[in-house]
Amino acid sequence: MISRKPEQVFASEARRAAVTTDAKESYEDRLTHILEAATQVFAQVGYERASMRMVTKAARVSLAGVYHYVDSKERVLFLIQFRTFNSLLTKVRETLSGITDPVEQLCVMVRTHVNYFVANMPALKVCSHELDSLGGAAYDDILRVRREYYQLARGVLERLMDKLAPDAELDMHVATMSLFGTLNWLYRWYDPKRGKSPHAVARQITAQFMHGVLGAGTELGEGATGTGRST
Amino acid sequence: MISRKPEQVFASEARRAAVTTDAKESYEDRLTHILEAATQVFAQVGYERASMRMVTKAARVSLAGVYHYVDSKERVLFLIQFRTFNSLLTKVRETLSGITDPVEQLCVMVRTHVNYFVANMPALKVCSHELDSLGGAAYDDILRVRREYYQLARGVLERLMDKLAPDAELDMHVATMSLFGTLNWLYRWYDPKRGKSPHAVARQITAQFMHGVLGAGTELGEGATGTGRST
DNA sequence: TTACCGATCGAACGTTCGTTCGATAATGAA
DNA sequence: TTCATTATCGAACGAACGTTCGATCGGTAA
Repeated sequence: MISRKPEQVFASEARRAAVTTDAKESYEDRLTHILEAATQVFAQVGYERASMRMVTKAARVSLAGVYHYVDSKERVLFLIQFRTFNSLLTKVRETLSGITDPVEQLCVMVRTHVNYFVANMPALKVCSHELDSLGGAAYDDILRVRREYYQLARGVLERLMDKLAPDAELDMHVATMSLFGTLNWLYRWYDPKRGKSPHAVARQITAQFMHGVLGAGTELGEGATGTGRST
Repeated sequence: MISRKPEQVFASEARRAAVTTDAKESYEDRLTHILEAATQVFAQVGYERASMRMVTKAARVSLAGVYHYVDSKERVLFLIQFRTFNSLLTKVRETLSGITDPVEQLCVMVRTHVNYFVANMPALKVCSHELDSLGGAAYDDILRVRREYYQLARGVLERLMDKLAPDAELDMHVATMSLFGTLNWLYRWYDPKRGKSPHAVARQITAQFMHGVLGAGTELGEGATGTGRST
């Protein structure tokens, strides 16, 4: 079941783009259109439950027509996740670029993520829920992007702690993953049309996390550690 | 694809248990054995990707033999989730029963959940990851148990805020779901054999969450709710 | 026009799936 | 023992799946 193609990530896209200049737009747009339809289907019923026939109906293209743009169902999922993760990572990096204060960085990072979530809910649901649906080289390619995002968030957190609570003995991995847990679980319960505004949700998540790590850092870091094992 | 049987939850189990007293043990044990094998398979490859043939191989029972104990693949998933959620809910309620201090309640609740997770990782992964794989009446039955767990956690949180930060203007739903996000995301990254001890992880999650809601409650609750973050 | 090439399609192929059927072996009561 | 019930199994069925094939359509360069 696991794919094992060693192809470069952008091989097909680069090859296509080099051929013509007029048909390129049309081809890319058509592929994007199919991927957007697939994103809706994957988000609604899940990747495994979704069939290529459902995708063709959503994209209003014939079954064989879809295979003119992608080799396999797995590649559709790969392209969705690759584009979404890279787009999110780029956008967060952009908004973070001019900011030096770690506190402000954390605020902006969470706010940007929540805003991106609200603007691309189906895509981010597919990214959060289908993390193990890819295998082989495709999984590794996605993992590389995910690791970049992890390092970005962890870096912000570490600078925050260095500045405001340098003596804290907090496990940075646990802290980072608890934030990702909150953010990646959003698709299960947060409906921007029914609940609070994205801004308000981002603000509360940020406030909770910031006071959380700072407060826990001083509690767990100052005195002697009790029963649990630590350094 | 969605099941629509209106049967009572324990119908088959109650019927079986009333027939004999000797064969009941054997029958129940055999069913549990099959469910445990299915739990491993579902956790490893996912519910949709998993086939009944994989389950039969893991349980070392023939294909038709499994259908002597369950009507369908969907019922297997239902039984796994129903038993796991009820077992977790019961255990948390038990450990919480004698405690009145909300701070202590939160500590015990998180610690019990993490301990249960470590002791039943495949089962809790199936519960966290396959929440939408059931449909119809089965989904509603599970949803009822999940709501009980939600209310239990939210009640602890509300009593905590009432006691320590009664003036806070924190959205309780967002706060509760952020905790569930952290807990339900554990299966993605926490490996008790490699990382910190369950006790240490539970302690840090508890500390972060408690300082988070208390700190954010005072920050967001005192002054007028403006646009940016104040204080 | 002609010749070509990418885009699109209906139809089919081989596989795997969940589930069922009929028969056989094991079990316990009489 | 005999008999009825339960447990187990090999084999098969029909449906749905991902994917492929060969033909046709439509636009473009010469």
